[in-house]
Amino acid sequence: MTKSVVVVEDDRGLREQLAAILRTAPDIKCVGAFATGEEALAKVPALRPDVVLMDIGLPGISGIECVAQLKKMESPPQIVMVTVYEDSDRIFRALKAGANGYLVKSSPPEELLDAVRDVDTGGAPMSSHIACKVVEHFHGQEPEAPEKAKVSPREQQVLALLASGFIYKEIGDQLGISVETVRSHVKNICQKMHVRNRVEAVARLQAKTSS
Amino acid sequence: MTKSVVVVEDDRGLREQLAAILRTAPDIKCVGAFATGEEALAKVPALRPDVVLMDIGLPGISGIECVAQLKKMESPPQIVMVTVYEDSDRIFRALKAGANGYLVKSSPPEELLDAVRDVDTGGAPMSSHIACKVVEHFHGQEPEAPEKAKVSPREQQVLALLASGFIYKEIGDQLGISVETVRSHVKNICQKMHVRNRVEAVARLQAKTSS
DNA sequence: ACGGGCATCCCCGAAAATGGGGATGGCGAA
DNA sequence: TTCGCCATCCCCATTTTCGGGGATGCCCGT
Repeated sequence: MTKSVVVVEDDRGLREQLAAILRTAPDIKCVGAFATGEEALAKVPALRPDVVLMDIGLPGISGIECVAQLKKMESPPQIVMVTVYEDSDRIFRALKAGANGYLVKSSPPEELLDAVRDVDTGGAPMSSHIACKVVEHFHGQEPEAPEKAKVSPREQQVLALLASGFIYKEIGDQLGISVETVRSHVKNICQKMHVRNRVEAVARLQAKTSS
Repeated sequence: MTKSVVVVEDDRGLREQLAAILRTAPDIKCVGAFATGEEALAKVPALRPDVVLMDIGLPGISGIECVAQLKKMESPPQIVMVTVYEDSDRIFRALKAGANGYLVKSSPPEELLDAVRDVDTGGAPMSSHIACKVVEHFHGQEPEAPEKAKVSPREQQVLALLASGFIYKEIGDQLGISVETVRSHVKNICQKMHVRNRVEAVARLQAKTSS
């Protein structure tokens, strides 16, 4: 049975390249190719594809947000991220949002086709070092660090003040450091905790602290 | 023993007016009058006044933040807010920051002088309906409402999504409402919970939820 | 029928935060 | 001694949020 696939990728060249690769496989049919998340969200529900190849760095609605939305369909498609970004944050966020696979754009055509087939049968295709990062992450999880221990004392101070409703400038004043430093701390905190912003960071901190 | 007082008020007219009132009292000495929080923070520690009359609506560093800072001195002055704002939020925030008294600007001169004397001897001078709001607040506290029950279902949804790291636009998408509505919800949430921003709101929500 | 809470949407301008760089020095482990 | 982590500060441009106004309609209780 042939699998229907949709491509969401803002770069026209790459979008058509992906579609072309898909067309080389007799068991795969590319039923749509969109440049934006908005477009995809509007048309994918009607197309009901088996698989969606999703760029992560879309203009407007991000690929991650788009994944979250698509996964709310009645029978959502399997989604494979296809991207240049290999940083842990984007990977985890995409997976958290419901992505089923994660390929780097440099993947050979055959890997792409295999991924489409694989994901449709319940697999979770990932480029090798993406998979590596994922397992590394879970390694670091179970052993000991409850993800909070990794936040340095100074960073915890910042988090506490954030939870008290202070803005960066005020936190800087209170700690006797510059706003930029507070900013840096927050940036690092968000990276470490794999969260998107200070709000989620505070929410997680509270969740851990109280448990 | 005469009490030394500092005035922090951006409006020149009102500032001098306050200083003039203070000068009419033989037991009170106005040792400084500043227009900004920055100026006050720089010079108050050296002046070591007994009491500070603080405007709440200062340009730059807010009166509330200024209070928080001044209260970190070795032997901090007593601080009386003198302001036109009578909304609960500012009142609670100022008190939370460490303000000892809270007068409305329309207070008669004698009340002002009494407040200075009062606060210096451990009192908590407040204009009548300011005091009223404060007790009202604590009334509503103990009875039942853990301050969270007052948040409507929809608002709790928004809070939950905020805690998950979503931004307004995304929350709007997920709930099928406009960003402006999300904004409204957040504004109302902050009012109800007497918090300054969504971060503190989420922190409080978590604190309540987990307890 | 009026007020109040809820939920929805709108405007403006300003302030704050984010995302992406980068740089420095210190300190401790490999 | 090099590498990584911590902590500090800086820049830019863009996005997001905030702080004030508003407005509407619905529903509920008095």
